[in-house]
Formats: sequence, C-alpha cells, structure tokens
Amino acid sequence: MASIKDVAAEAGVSVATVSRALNGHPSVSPAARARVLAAVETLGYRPNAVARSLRTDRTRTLGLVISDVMNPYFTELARSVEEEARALGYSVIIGNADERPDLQDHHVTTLLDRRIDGLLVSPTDGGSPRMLEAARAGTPMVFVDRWIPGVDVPVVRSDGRAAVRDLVAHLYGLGHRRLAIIAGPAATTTGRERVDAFREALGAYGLPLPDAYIGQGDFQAGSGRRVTEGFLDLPEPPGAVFAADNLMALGALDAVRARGLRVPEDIALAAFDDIPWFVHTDPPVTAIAQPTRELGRAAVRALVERIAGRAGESVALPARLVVRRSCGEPGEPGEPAPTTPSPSPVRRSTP
Amino acid sequence: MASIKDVAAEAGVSVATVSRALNGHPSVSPAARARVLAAVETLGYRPNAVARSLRTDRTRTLGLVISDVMNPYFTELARSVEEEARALGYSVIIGNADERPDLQDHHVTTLLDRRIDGLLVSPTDGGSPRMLEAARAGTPMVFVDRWIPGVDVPVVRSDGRAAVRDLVAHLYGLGHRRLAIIAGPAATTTGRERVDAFREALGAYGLPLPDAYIGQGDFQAGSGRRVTEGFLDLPEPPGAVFAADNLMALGALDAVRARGLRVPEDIALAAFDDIPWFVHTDPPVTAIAQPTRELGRAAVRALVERIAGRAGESVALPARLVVRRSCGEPGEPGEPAPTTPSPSPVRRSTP
DNA sequence: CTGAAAGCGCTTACAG
DNA sequence: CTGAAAGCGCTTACAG
Repeated sequence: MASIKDVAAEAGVSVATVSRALNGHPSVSPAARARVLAAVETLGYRPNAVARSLRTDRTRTLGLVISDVMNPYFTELARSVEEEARALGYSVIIGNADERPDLQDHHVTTLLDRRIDGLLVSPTDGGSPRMLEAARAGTPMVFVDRWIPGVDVPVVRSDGRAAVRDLVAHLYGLGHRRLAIIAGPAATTTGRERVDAFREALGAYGLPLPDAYIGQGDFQAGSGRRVTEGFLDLPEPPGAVFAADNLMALGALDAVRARGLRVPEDIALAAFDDIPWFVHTDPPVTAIAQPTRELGRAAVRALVERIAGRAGESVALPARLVVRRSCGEPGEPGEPAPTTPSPSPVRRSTP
Repeated sequence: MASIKDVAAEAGVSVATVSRALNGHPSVSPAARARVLAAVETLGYRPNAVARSLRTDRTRTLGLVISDVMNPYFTELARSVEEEARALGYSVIIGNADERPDLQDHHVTTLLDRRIDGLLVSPTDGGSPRMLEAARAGTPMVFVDRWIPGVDVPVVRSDGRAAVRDLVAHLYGLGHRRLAIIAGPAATTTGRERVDAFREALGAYGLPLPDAYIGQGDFQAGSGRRVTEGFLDLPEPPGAVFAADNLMALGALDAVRARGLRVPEDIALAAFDDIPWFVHTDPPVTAIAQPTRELGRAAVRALVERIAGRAGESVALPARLVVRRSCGEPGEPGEPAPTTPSPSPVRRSTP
C-alpha cells in the first residue's frame, strides 16, 4: 500500500508538504497542492490512520460497551450512537458484554489498549476495577442507560418513574391488585430502579409488593420464562406481571403459552422497553418506551464534550407508557371491575 | 499513560527486554522477566496497540460491514462473528450500512484506513469501487450472506432453495394457489435469489408468478407495508404472501392489520429469516430459518484463513422451513381444500 | 511556502 | 540472555 513517501516522491515534494496539503494546512502553494493531489490520485493513496493516531495521540474513535446487543433496545441505542458519532467525525467500536462482567472487562481493556478517545458504557455490574480505574485516570467516559453510583462520570439515561406510575394506574384501573415484577440484576441501576419505581407506585394505591412477587431475572429471555413459571406455581399467582425489559417479557410470553394460559385473560403482562414487534405479538404488549435515539445522541454529545476537556452534561429523559392490550381492556379484566379512576393520564397508542 | 520506556526504567532493563518479556519471547532470564512484570504491575502499564500495529503491520482487527444492524438476523450474525473472532484473538469493528451504498462505502473506507487485517462484508449493492478495488488489491476479504458475482472472494451464505420449495409445498398443500412475494433489492444476491427460488418452486406446481405478484421491497419494514397494500388493492389479491426478510414481514403484518384483515384467514404470510418474536406474533409466523450462528463462525474462519495467506473456503449452509400458523392450518385454508399431498417433507416447529 | 529532522511507542534483526 | 539501533507512517515545531 502506498505511503506518504511514495506520494512525496511522485509529487516531487517532501513528505511534510504532502501532509500539509492533505490536512488542509493553509501554507501550501496551489501548485504543490495540485501535484500532491494528482499523486494521491494516481497512487490511490490513503493515509494510514494507525500512524496518524500514534503521532497525534487521537484515534477519532469512541468505544461503546453495551450490555447485550441482541436486545433490540441496545441495538437501537448502538445505532443512534454510531450515527451521532459519525456526524461528529468519530468512528465507534462496539463491545458486547452479553450481561457478563468478565466480557465487559475484556472489552474495556481492549478498547483502552486501542487508545479510543472516549468510552461510553452501560455497565453490566457494579463496575470492574479496570473501568473504575479508567474513570479515575481521567479517560473521557460517559454512562448510558445504566450507571455506577459514586463514580464521577456524566450519566445519560431515561427516567421511567412517571411511566411506571402510569402503568400501575392503568393496571389498577383495569382491576388488577396482585402485581408482580420480573426484576433485572440487582447489580445494575436499571435492575434496582425499576423495582423501586414499581414498589413506590404500588404504594400509592396501598398495594404491597411481597417478596414472592419479585422474581430475580437477568434481563435475558430465559430468566423471564423461569420467573414467570415460578409465579404461576404460586398458591396465589399474580394477576399481572411487569417485566423489567423486553427480553424477559418474551420469556414470560413463552411461559404463559407453554402452560396453555392466555394474556391478558389469565394473566396481564407489561414490559419496560418498547419494540416494533410488540405491536404484533399476541396480544400486543403494553410497554414503557424510552427515547432511545435521543439517549444515544445525548450520550455521544456528552462524551465529545468530555474529550474536548469540558464538563459533559448528565441528562435524564422521561420514558412514556404505551398502552396496548396485554393488560386487558377496560371492562374485561381477569379481576373485579375497576372502581377507582386512574389518577394519572395514560396515552393510548394508535399504531 | 505509562509507556514501555517507563517500564524499562522501573525494571532497570532495556525496552527490548520489556518487549520480549511481555511477548513471551523465550530468551529472557527469569529474573529480568520477574522485574518487568513487577514494573508493569506497579505502573499499571498496558501496551499501546496503536504503536504495536504500526510496527507489526497487523491490527488483529476484522471489519464487518453489514447491511442493517437493526435487522435481528444481522444482529445475530454480527454477534456470532464477534464471538468467533474473539475466540481467535481478533476484535471486530462493525460498520452498519443501513442498506445505503454510500454508507457502506464510508465504512469500507474507514475500516481500510484503520488497516484492519481482513474485511467481512454483506454487500448492500453490486459493489462500490472502493470495495472492488480492495478485493483486487488483495485485502483479505470474505462475503457473508450476500455476495458480488464475478469478484474472486470466498462466499459464506445459506442456501434457501430447498426451504423455499418446502414452503411452497406447504402453501400448496394448504390450498393456496395465488402466491406473491415481497422481494428484496434486485442489486443484492439475496434479493434476486429468493425470487428465483420462489418462482422455480411455483413452477414445479405449474403455478405462475405474475409481475403483479412480485412487489419490489428494500428489506425494510416500510417497503413490506407498501407492497402489501399494493397486493391488497389488486383486483385479485394474492392468497399468500412470502416476505423475503423478517422486517418486510413485519411491515406486511402492519398493512394487513391496518385493513382490518386477518392472517391467515384473509391472507397467508411467510417470511425469510426466523426470529424469536415470530413465535409470539399473532399469528405465529411460518419462516425460513438460516443457521445464522454457523454462518458467522464459518465466515470468520474463512477470513482468518485468507489472512494467513491460505485459500479460505466458500460455504453454503442449508436453511430450513419452520412451520407455524400464519399460512393456515390443514383443513382451514382461505382457499379450497388441498388436493395434492406435499411433495417434500416439512418440519413442524414445536416451540 | 518548504524541507530536514525529531519523535509518537512499539518490535526485531544484529551484534555481543 | 541483553541492549543499541533502525524503522513502521505519520505530524509538526524549527529554520530558512
């Protein structure tokens, strides 16, 4: 592959001049510039980004360590991150942690070894030593979706509290009183927060959240299935199940179907994270939608700020409830008809 | 960040010795090795991969240019590619072309500039100049899923011909005679091949594939919706629609639903590419499943072979039909009852 | 406006 | 077993 030396020789100038011409440096004569460009053309020269990075100490690359690419929510997040990064002149390298702390660490290490300019991470656990050290060492870093308390890094996430309240109001309004949750890992902020928000919302209606109604999942479909089976085996199964992410909702659907039961007649279901397929599932699934695109964009912008040495802003964007049919229709719940009007406004989706 | 010089100083040896110790070179005294390791530990040293790449002319990185990450099929492919690459000591950088030739070119260029060791691509179009030139210039390269005829590069893909025959047999057996297809872009091999396979399979039953029953899609949901609307507006709409990928099937479901029609009673639906959600859609969708994981693995292995200077093997793995309910159940078709037995064996899924 | 030269952080013959 | 030195392909003060 042609190097800058070859171009210099072809153009009859020094490598310094080639470099300046190609980098838009003002002090290059039009004649020299033209000769350089011609040489580049005939040789099909492309600058070696590796060499450039070594010299400039910048890679124009962002690392994104994500919990699970197969989760449509994260896929979309990754996509929007890449889009915004590209618009800002950066490439992004994605590391898929697959909800495994060891894999997460592998990717953080690899990314750091490659000297990415900044790191976007949605931590799988409470924070690996490598990541914490990188944060302390001043590596530009931003947390997306999940974060690690006590680490001084901007957080870009969505706040689902109000939407969870809307969901509970919706369920309550449909007559549901025994509500259960399939929780995410306690080591993640989203795992904990969604349970907290749910419990708090239930509390507003004087409803308890007994331990038996908190199933420990791991954000993967298999766990949603297992937890749901456990719920159905209870002497008094819940009337409604809230899955803390879309994959666990998929598992819950599997479990209900395997028992020959129906949603929402036998058990209601709702999920955190909305996805296009929820419109077409049987029944369409009521879900809490995050502003995923905006999250990705905001995260990249915050990270680029940090790279530039500025503060970088934490943001929390509100999620919203999208009502479909999986919790029952007004007037046909599996439990007694509603007596209390919904205290919060609820948007009904019109797909 | 500590460099190799710092480690050398700390350990009281030369940088050459540090390098040898860290790279497992045999001729390093145990004492020196121990001092180096200790120094690495106290300094938290990590080798700079950028510098190493410049020197060794290898990045231990694979590029993957994929048509559309948001398509679950490609997401899974990307995941399996990354897994196999990691097992073989490579990282992978994903470029999402989003079915746009210009974006595809952007990523190919960026990846090449970064001097990736090899390139995996699922071409969005007939092949951009940049990609064709890279292939000609001898960049190790492998096509996955889609390929470009006439380019001498190994192809790792799945062969859906038999599965399409099984699908047509299934539809025919259910009494369907007016079969239509939502095709992918003619610029892609998969876009063309699936139509060809479908037409050929219909031919075996003496069934035509009129132009009106070939809708031009682009592998995205929106096009599936538009094409399906067109089918439904026909004086004689098809009784069954085969979507050439899962996203267009999603669009088709949208369109049918928007008209207040039902699958399979009013119109049957089948899709190329199976995804977990198809089990839970209303109705569960009959689909042709590719051995996606195996494709990703085989593609990486072929590429690594090429990188090592060996041939690299083309492979075509068979896809298989997974029957669910979206084409109708035996005995309840929307068209006359079947008279001819299915000529090919058909697997029925048991989810 | 231009070129010679230093240097980014490594690896690797070469010589001892 | 070890070190001094060259060199990978760039960029950028420095001097002219």
